[in-house]
Amino acid sequence: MKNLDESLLTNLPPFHKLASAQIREALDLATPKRFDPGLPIFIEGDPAGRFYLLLDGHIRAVRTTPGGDQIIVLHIAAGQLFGIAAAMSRDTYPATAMTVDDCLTLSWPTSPWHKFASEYDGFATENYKVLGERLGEVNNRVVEMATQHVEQRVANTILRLINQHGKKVENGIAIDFPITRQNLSEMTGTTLHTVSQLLSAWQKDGLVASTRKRIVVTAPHRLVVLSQAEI
Amino acid sequence: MKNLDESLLTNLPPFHKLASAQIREALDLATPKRFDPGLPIFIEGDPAGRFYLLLDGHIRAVRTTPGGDQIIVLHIAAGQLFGIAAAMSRDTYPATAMTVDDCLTLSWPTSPWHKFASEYDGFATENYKVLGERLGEVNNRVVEMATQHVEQRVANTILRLINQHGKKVENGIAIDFPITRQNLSEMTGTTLHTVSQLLSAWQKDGLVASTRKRIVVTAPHRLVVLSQAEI
DNA sequence: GGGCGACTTTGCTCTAAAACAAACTTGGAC
DNA sequence: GTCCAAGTTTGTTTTAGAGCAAAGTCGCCC
Repeated sequence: MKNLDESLLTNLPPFHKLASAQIREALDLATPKRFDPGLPIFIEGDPAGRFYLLLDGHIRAVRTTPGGDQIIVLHIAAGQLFGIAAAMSRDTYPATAMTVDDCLTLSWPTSPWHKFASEYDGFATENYKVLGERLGEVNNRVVEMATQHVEQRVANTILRLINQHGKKVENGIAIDFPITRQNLSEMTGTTLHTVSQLLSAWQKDGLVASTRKRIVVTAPHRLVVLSQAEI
Repeated sequence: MKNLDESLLTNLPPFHKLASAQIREALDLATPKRFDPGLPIFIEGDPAGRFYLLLDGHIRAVRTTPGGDQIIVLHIAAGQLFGIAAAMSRDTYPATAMTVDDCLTLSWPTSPWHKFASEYDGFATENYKVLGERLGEVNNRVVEMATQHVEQRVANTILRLINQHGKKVENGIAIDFPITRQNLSEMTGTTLHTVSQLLSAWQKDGLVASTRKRIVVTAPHRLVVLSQAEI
C-alpha cells in the first residue's frame, strides 16, 4: 500500500496540533477504504474493533428496534471521527454506521486509541468535546420530542441539518446529501406521509424547494420562526 | 473547616484506585455542603465553575423550554459525580440540578479537573465511561419516544428508575426517592393525567402499588412484558 | 429510449392521548 | 384535631397525526 499524504490529517481538529512526525506515525497505522452508497461500515452491537475518520462523503448512524423501526441518530460529515466507542470504554458500537453517498474512510484498530489520547496534544480534548456536543444535541432532541408538535420537530431537524451539512446554493441553503421523506420521518419519530404533507405545504408557502432526495431551504429565517411557534 | 474523612471517597469508582495521599489532596480542595429538598444546586446555562460529587440523597437534572415546559433529563444517585461539564470542555451547565430529597455534596472548582484527570489513575476513564452511559441512555430515550406508545414509555421509564434507584421492600421494588405523577410525565413527554390513569390501571392489575409520591413495582417481570408489547 | 422500482403526493378514516374540567385524598403545618 | 395545599383520580371532549389506500412521477438501469 502506498503512503498516505500527511495533508489528509493536518487540518482536522483532532490532529491539527500534531507535529509532522506524529501525523506520519498515525497515518502509518491507518487503513484507507472506499464504500459505495447505502452500505454498512459497522453494525450496532458489533465488537468495537476499529475507530474511523471520514475523509469524504456522509455517514448516517442508525438504530433499529426489535420491532423493525429505524431511527436515525445522527449524520457525520467529512473530517469527523466516528465509531469512537473506545473513548467511552465501550466494547461494542452503539449504532450502525451506513454510508449515505460515496465515502472514503481511514480507520485504526482500537488499540492505539489510548496512545493517541495520551501522547497527541489536543486529541483527547477535541474528541471529548465532540462527545459533549453529541450528548447536548441528543438531549435537545429528547426535549423537542417531549414538548413540540410534529411540524416544529421536522422544522428543527431540517434546520439542524442545514447548520451541520448545509451548502449554499443559488436559491437558498441545501442539505448537501440525498435524503428522503422517509429518512426525515426516521429522524423525527413521525411518518413518511406527515413529512411529505409538511414539505408540500412549506413549498407552497415558499419556505423550501424540494425534489426527489434533495431539499433546499429558501427562507431559513421563516423556518426558524415556524420551528419556535408557540403551542 | 474540619478535615473530611478519607473514607468518603475511597470506595467510589472515580477515586478507588487512588493512594491515600492523593485522596487527602483531593479532599483538601473540596467544599462540602448540605441542601434541603427542592433546591437548585446550579442552573442551566450558568458558567460551569464547579463540579460536584453527591455523597447522599438524590439529584434531578432538569431542562426548561422557552414555553415553560420542564423535562427531567436524568436522576443522580449518591456516589456519582455531576456537573462535569469540564469533561466535555463545556463552559456552561447543560441542565439545572435540583435536589429531590436532603442532599449532601462535595464540590471542587473546575480548575483542578484536568490535574485530576491526568494524575489520578482511573479518574478520567471512569468519568468518560459515565458520559458514555449517559449518552447511551439518552439515545435509548430518543428511540423509545420515536417508536413506542405512551404506556410502554412510562413502563420503560419506571423500569429504568428501579434499575438505577431501586430499593428492595416487602412487597416488591420501590423507587427510593419521592416522585410524583407529574414528574413521571416530565420524564416521558406525556401528561399528568395519562400517567395517573396508567398507574391506576396497573395497580388494579397488581403490577404496582403506589401512594402519594411513592411507587413500588410489585410484579417487575410483568411490567417488562408490558414495556415490550408489540404495537 | 422504455420500463421499472424507488420515491412522492394526496385524501380519507380512525384512534391514542392531549386538553379541559372538577372532585377527591392525603399528609404535613399549625 | 383542623385546615389547607399539593398531589391524585376520574370522566368527557377534542384533535393531531398515525394508518390505510391508491395513484402519480421521477430518474436510473438496461
